[in-house]
Amino acid sequence: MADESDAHGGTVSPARGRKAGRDPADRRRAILDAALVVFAERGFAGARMQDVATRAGVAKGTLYLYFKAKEALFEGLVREAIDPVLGRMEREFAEFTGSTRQFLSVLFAHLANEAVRSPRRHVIRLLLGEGERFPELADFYYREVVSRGLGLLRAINARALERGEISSDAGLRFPQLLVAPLLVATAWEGLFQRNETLDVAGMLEAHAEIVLRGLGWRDS
Amino acid sequence: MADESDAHGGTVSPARGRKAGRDPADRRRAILDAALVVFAERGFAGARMQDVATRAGVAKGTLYLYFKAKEALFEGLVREAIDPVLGRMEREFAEFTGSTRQFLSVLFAHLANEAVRSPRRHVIRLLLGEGERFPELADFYYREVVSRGLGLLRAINARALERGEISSDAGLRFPQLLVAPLLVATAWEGLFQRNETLDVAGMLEAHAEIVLRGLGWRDS
Amino acid sequence: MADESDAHGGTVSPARGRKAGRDPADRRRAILDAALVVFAERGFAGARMQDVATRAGVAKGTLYLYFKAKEALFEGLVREAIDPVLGRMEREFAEFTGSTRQFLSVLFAHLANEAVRSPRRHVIRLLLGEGERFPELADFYYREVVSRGLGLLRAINARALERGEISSDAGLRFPQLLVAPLLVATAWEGLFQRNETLDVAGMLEAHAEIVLRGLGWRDS
Amino acid sequence: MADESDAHGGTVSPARGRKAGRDPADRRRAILDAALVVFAERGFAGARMQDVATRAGVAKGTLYLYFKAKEALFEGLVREAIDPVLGRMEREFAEFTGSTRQFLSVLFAHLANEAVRSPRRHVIRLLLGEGERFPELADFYYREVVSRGLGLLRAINARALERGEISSDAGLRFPQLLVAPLLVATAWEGLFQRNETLDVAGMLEAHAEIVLRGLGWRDS
DNA sequence: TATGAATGAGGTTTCATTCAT
DNA sequence: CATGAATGAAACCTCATTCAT
Repeated sequence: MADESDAHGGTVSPARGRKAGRDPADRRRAILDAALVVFAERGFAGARMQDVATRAGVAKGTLYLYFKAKEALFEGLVREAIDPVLGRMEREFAEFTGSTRQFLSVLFAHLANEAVRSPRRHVIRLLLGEGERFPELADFYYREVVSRGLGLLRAINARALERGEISSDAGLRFPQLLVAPLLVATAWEGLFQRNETLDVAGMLEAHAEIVLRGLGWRDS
Repeated sequence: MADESDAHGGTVSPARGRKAGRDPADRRRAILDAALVVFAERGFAGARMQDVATRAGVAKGTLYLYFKAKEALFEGLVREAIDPVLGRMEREFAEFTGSTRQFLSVLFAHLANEAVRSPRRHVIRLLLGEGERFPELADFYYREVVSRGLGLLRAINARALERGEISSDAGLRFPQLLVAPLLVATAWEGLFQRNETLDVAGMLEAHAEIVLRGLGWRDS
Repeated sequence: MADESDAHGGTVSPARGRKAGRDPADRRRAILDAALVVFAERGFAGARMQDVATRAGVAKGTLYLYFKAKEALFEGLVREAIDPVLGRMEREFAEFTGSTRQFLSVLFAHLANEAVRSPRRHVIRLLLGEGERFPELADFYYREVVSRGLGLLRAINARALERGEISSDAGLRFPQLLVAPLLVATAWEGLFQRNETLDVAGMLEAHAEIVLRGLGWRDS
Repeated sequence: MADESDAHGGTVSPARGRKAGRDPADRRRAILDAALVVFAERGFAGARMQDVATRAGVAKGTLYLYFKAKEALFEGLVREAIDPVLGRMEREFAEFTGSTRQFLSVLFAHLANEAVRSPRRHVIRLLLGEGERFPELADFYYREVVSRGLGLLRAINARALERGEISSDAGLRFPQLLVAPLLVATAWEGLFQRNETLDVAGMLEAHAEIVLRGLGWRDS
């Protein structure tokens, strides 16, 4: 949704994308969207408040009406970037009646969207780069996203074991293994796209295949 | 947090017990080591040359005798951080007579060391965070590390297929899947260690297990 | 030595009794005035932006709102120092009905003012000292001041010849000779004033006398 | 004599010109020659000791064996740049038996050489630009060059008056008028050469003509 | 004596933040 | 509420000077 063109340009162009409606909530949204792009482009220290303002279509001073400081903006960015997708998957999982194989397909498709195509993919890279300086932010992310996500993955594994779909508990012990390729995809897009394109969908399909078989999948 | 100087082990420089040796090569090394830590802590833009100098035990101006500018220092950092480990593994693989399963164990052990314990692990995080702003650096890393690494992984898969150890070519098509957990480990150490420790060795073991089985492993 | 602020006389800015007026144009003027003094005192490289700022009564950063860089400030200084005096003389000459002798008197009086008493006299010294490093600036000055000035001098000589007031065309061929003493006066004020005062007005009078007679003056 | 090519280049080329023989006096000379060029190119503050050293063919530290500091080098430069030409002219004048007209020809020829072609011409420009910051240097120059030169010019005028060659004492009162065109020539060469070439010899000839006639010259 | 690596004060410039309008 | 001109701390980098060799 948010405009992401000219991501590599020098100076920020006079704000295309959403132009900050009069509604305070709109403004806040516009600022956060702009901030995501700008922080992603240049990192925390390298990002300029002026660029955020320009891209959000507001004046520099206005930023400070919504966020006390650059740091607060960065934190707000990460905090409000978490997406309902996780909650949706949790609910979907609770109601899902098909096979684990099927559910994994759906899950990976959603996560791939989130981690590779959505502008929120940058949040991961930002955290990777800046997380050490913002421990509470890392904590927050762990609490709100990571631990919940791993919880969901564990639940999936547990149910699959219970149902006899798989035989290994490796996925229960290391749910990270299920989503590791997503991190690779995110990193690859940002860094090596130009050198070699990566077929993300194909990779995730292959991954699902390997993992299920590797966990002892057997059609019930 | 933990201080990481003397990261490169080896013998202590002969002259002047402490203080980064008088030999120019030693100085260069000391500067790069310091830079790695400082850049890792604060990112490229956030790092201060003064901090690098102080940590390296030299004056600010001295940095510029070894590196023309901050950017050159960052680049030098990444360029000289690549380690002989990859070349060693390539040679070892050529001579290795045991099973693929055994070789993967060795490989993962080495890579885990490199990606999780060596101070060079920060290089990966730095690239993830800053790489987009240093395209030639990303190119360099792709050329010297990524493409070679993936080449090795493909060779491993090819030989395993040839020998009939595995039956799936998924690892040949997406060698990234074999090392994806390493990226997770690196990221986890930097961000979520405090919230939940990750048993990297255990995870890699489980990963090897899953992957081999997932690729159709059969003892020959 | 002598303080030269308020060099431009005129009316005091209406708002805020002192302190360089709040009007952007006033600020610009104050900065340029300050820069003239500071650059004149220490040369381009020796001048400190902080000193310019302090003398202009603004913060260091403010300078950069008006001029992109030190160099731009220096250029602005020279460009905006050219004075309407030349245009005025051109017009006056076109309408002047008296003798060339009379007109030269007027001209020298004006130029002496400009080159010896006005703070803009420093511009000449600055150009002399730094001009070689700022070729476009020298070009600009040649175009806007020198060539026009020489043109006026040639016109004066041509008319005098035409009218039979003088008989030599030396002034037509080398109009520089007419203003050479002004350069001497400017240099003298800056350098040797303390050692020996120079009676500029007297010198110019003597110069006019010599030149006219030297060009074959005859009262018509 | 001293090499003056590449006067406008960026970095100083590895010292052509005289290459600093082993004799200390030679070295000193080489350093001063180099300093003249470098200071002339960039002004006092802008000149780099490293550039002087490189051009003189010595190491940076060596400069400090001959001159205590940059400032001392600059002063030495000006002090030792004064040339025997003035003394020679004084002696020649004392012995000269020809007409004042003839002597002026000789004098102007010599001075033109000194002020336009010799590398020492830069000294004048340097003093103009930096003199205000080095009052003792200006004093020195006044004492050693200016006052002596003006003295000679006055003597010339006095003798011409005495002999009845001229009738005006204007040259006696303002001897500066006799050499003003030399300053113009020096300035012109440095600044406007590219825009319009100046025939220095022709101008000086015209100047002599005008001045003599203007002072009431009559062949005796 | 000559060298040039090392030093660190000091300069230019940027940019987060404030505040009068 | 919104603005953007002004501020000044802080960063990068240069270069005069020193001193061990």
